[in-house]
Amino acid sequence: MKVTRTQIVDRAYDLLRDHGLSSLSMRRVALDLGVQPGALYYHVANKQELLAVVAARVLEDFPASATDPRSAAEAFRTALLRVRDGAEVVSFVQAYRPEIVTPTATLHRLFSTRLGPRHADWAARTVVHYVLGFVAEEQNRAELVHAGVVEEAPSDAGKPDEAFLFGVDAILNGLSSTRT
Amino acid sequence: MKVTRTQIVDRAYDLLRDHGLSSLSMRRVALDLGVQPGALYYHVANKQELLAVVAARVLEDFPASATDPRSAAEAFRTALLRVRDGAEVVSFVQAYRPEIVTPTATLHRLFSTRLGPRHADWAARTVVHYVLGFVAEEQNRAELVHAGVVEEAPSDAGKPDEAFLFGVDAILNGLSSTRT
DNA sequence: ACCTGAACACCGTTCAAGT
DNA sequence: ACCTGAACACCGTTCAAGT
Repeated sequence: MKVTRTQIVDRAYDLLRDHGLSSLSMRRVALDLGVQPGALYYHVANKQELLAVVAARVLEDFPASATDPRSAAEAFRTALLRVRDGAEVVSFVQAYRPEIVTPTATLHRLFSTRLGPRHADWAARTVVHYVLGFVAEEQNRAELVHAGVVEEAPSDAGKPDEAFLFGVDAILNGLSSTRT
Repeated sequence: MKVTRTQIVDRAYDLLRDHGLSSLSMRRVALDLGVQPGALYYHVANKQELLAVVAARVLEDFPASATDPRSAAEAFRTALLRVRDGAEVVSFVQAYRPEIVTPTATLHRLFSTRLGPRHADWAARTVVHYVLGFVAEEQNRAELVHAGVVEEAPSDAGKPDEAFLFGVDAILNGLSSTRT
């Protein structure tokens, strides 16, 4: 049985998107591809590296062409929500391989028109931290609801979009009154 | 060999604080207490519940007496940094048992003087998400550095405190120009 | 009431040996 | 070059049986 790196990444991505991080194991990927677990390590260094390239794929449909921070933040969240546990995976990869989290670079570019490179960096990371924190909470909650360990709170049923944008607008508002 | 719930929580907390989340296993706790793994389940429902009470202990030295959001955010971060992977654990527990994340309530109270309950809630959660996102990244990075899988970036050696406060101030700045 | 022993169903990773 | 077989060192959780 022959396997390619692409097949491994594809299968890992599909497992994550459809069944979440707890279902994404090396052994499960190997099983689905009809191969022994050890075979994967000829194409991929370890699980961390696999997660990094899966995270890159999650962020692939984030439009680098965003013209303003607000819509960049929205697009970032949308990309994360397309995949189960998307925020958690990207969050981990951010520490492991920061350059993979492309929204940071996009936001940095957008803030650079108004702020110096140092402040633009901090500003971009502020937005990224907020988005990852917000989406991580809503996805973690969704996983727990799905597992039946916690029931949907009435406040959740409310308007997550509205709450999300409230925070984004507050941050961008505060940043716009910052000078360099 | 007799074990109490308190001993279990104490040992779990110490393992997390000193060796991080990857070292905090039910089997390790049981081994350290000289008991079989199954014995723990007489005192604790499962690992999730154990993590929840450990998270509560992490937040114990967060002063509920904070008088302004800025120092509350700082105290929140300080409490998280005292324990390895503190942000990750609290992040998970936030979805599982939100009421355990006491800084949210404290911030809510502080914002309530200026904002209505709905906006005060969103404002508190914006700050909480930012703090958790920020600290999660710095702690994840620290774990990877400690494991030797990634080397310290020069930007990290910079001023995390300054970057942190930049974001906090931007958020609070933006929130203060919000009316209800 | 509380614990042991033992199992069930999993993990990530390595590596000699095969083709 | 690439994979198998098999192991190593782990996980969380359950549960009959013992005391």
